[in-house]
Amino acid sequence: MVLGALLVSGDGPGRRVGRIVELEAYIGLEDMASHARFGRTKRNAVMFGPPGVAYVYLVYGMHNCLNIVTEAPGRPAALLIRAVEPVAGEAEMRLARIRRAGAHADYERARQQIERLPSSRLASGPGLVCAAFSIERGHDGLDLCAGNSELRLCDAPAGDEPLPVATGPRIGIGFAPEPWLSRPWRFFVAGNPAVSVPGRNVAGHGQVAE
DNA sequence: GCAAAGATTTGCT
DNA sequence: GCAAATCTTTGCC
Repeated sequence: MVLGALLVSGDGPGRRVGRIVELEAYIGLEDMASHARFGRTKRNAVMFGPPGVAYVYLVYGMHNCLNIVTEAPGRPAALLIRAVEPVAGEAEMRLARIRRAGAHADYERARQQIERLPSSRLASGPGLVCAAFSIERGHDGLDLCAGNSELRLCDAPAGDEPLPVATGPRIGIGFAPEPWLSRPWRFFVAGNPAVSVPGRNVAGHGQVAE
């Protein structure tokens, strides 16, 4: 179970930790919404490799997205991390967001805007997760399960309450034909404020999953 | 070798 | 609610 797991970046004072509260699954060559739909290419090569590895790519020419490879080698599948709820290192996340925004837009304006953000909005979108955790394409292929990785995953602490998991159709894949367009392969913690896409973060239209 | 579109975010009308 | 920003990857000539 990856939903509820912790994403950890760095060590010591600059350590950033977030709980994964929103995910999307992209599974197999036949999933017409997945980057794997064209077969193995230079970009998606790590999706065809061993599980537990990071797949990082650039979308729309400006935003990075983080995925976790999930299936055995030869079967391309990954989970897109769409949103994370900050647990530790909020200040560092804000700095990372400001650094990244400053490179593209007016620095002072971006700084003030990000300073005002509630912590639940620091990583509430696939591009924002990477901005807050300083994830770039150089992290493509990184082993997320190795304890000494710069970026790694940890299981949710034992004893935590079970999360109210809801499902729905994936976001931003309007180019894909049915049935892929409507597959309920988006998983999120119902009602959690860090979930992206305001208005679609409540249970009701989808079923409660495992 | 060139044209088109994309697993997004933000700001303005 | 709509369009811009921005550049890599894919697809076709």
